[in-house]
Amino acid sequence: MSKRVPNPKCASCGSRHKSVFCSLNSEQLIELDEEKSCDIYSKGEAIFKEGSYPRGLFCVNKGKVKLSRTGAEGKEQILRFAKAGDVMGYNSMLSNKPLAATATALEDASICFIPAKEFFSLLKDDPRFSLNMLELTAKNWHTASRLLTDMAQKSSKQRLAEMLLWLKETFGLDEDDCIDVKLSREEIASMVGTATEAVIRLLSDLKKKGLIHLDGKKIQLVDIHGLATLAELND
Amino acid sequence: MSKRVPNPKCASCGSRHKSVFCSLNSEQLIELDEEKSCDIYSKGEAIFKEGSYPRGLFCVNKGKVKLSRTGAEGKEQILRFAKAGDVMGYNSMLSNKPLAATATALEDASICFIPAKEFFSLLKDDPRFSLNMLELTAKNWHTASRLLTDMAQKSSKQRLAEMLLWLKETFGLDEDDCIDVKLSREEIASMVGTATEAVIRLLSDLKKKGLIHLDGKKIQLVDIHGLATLAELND
DNA sequence: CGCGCGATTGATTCGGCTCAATAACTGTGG
DNA sequence: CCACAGTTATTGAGCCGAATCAATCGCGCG
Repeated sequence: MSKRVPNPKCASCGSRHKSVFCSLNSEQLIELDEEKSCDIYSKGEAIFKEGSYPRGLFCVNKGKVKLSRTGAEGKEQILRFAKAGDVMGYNSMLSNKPLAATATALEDASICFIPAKEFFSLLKDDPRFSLNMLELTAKNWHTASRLLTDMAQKSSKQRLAEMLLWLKETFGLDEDDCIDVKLSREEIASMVGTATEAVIRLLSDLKKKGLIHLDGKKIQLVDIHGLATLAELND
Repeated sequence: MSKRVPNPKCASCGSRHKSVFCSLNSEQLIELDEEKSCDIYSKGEAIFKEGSYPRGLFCVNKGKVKLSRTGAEGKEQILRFAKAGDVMGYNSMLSNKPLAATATALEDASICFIPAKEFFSLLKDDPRFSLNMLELTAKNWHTASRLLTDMAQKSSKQRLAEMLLWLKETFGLDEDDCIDVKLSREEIASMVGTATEAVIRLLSDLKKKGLIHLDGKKIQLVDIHGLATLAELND
C-alpha cells in the first residue's frame, strides 16, 4: 500500500514556515532530515488508525487528510482535516494515550514520519518548539469547544452551513469559488453529524436559496455572508 | 463579589502533586507564592468570562468550578469542570485567543491567580513544566474528541448515562454512592446537550430501571456497570 | 408561613433518522 | 470505446426521539 520514497528536505518544504517547525534552525532541520522518513499513501488509504500507539509524529508533506473517529455503532465522525504542513499524532504521544483518531488520505498524499525520540528531543531542547506545540494544542481546544457547543445546540442545517465555511477556511476556494476538496456526501454527513440523506436534502435546500451551487462533488459558495448568517442565527 | 485573601502556600497545597505544578522545585514554588494572588468566589459567581483575555492562569485551590460556553441563542453548554489542583485559562493564553469558556463557581471556591509573566517564565525555563502543560492540553483533546463523537452520534439517554459516569470520575462518590457535586437539572441538561425536561424524564427512566436513585439533587449510582452498558450500546 | 424558583408531568409538534426504491456515476475489463 | 458491476447520489414515505409549550407541584429560603 504505502510506498517509501526519498525524503523531501525540510529546509525546502514550502509549508515549513506555517508549521510548528517554523522556529527550527538549519542545524535542527538537518537533523530532522536525517531522522525522518517519508511515505506515499494513495487515496483512501489509512495513515494510522485510532486505538494504536504511534511511534512518532506524522507531518503532511503533500495531500489532504481527514482525521476521524469511529463511534459506538461504527459510524464515522470527522474531527478535523490536515493539509501540507500540518502534524498529526502528537496528542497521543504527548498524553501517552492511544490515538484518538484514524487518519485517511483524501487524495494521494506524501507523509513524513518523525520518530518519537526526535520529537521529544526537540521538545526538551527547544522552548520555542514547545511553545509552538502548546499553541497548536491550545488552538485545537478552542476549535473543539466551539464544535462541541454547535453540535449540542445547532440544527443540522446550521451545522452544515458552518461546516461549508470551515472547509472554505481550511482548504480555500478554487478559481470558481468552489471548495477545494472532494468529499462524498457521506463524508460531509460525518462532519456535520447527521445522515447522508439529510445532507443531500439540506445541500439542495441551500442551493434553492441561492447560497451555493452544486455540480457533482463540487460545491460552489455563492453567498458566503448568507451562509454565515444561517450558521449563526436560526433558520 | 470576590474577596482577596492571604495566599495559601503552593508547597503545602494538597493538590500540587496531582497538578501541572508537580515537577516544580522548592525555589520555583517560593517564587510562585510571591507572584500569585488568591480570591474567594461565592457560589454562582463568575471567575472569568468567555470572550475576554486573561492576564494569567487560574488555579483552583478549593471548590468546584464549571466551565461553560454560551451558544448561539444564549444557551449554556458545559464543557468541563475544574476542582482543586486544576488550572484554567491556559488555552486562551497559549493560543492568544479570547477565553473560550466562562468559569463559574459551583460552590464557594478559592482560586489562585498566576500572572501571565510568571506562567510563561516557567514554560520557558522548565521543560518539565512545558511537558506537563502539553500533556494536559493533549488529554483535553482526547476527551473533547470523544465528547464530540458522542454528541454527534449518541441518543440523549446514552449521553446522560455517560455524563453521570463522567461526573463520578471527576468528583467521585460520597459515602452513599451519590455523585459528590450538586447540579441543577438545567445544568445537567447543558452538559448532555438537551432540554431540562428531557433530563428529568430520562433520569426518572434510569431510576425506574434501577440504575440510579434520586433524592433531590443527590444522584446515587446504583448500577454503574449498567450505566456503562447503556452509555455504550443502544438503548 | 408564604413566595418564587426549580422540578415535574402532560400534550403537541417537528426535525431528522430509517427504510426502500431509483437514478447517476465511476472505474474496470472485454 | 462500450457494457457491466458496484458505488454513490437522490427522492419519497413513515416513524420516532426530543424540543416546545403549558400547567402544576414542591421545596428552600427569606
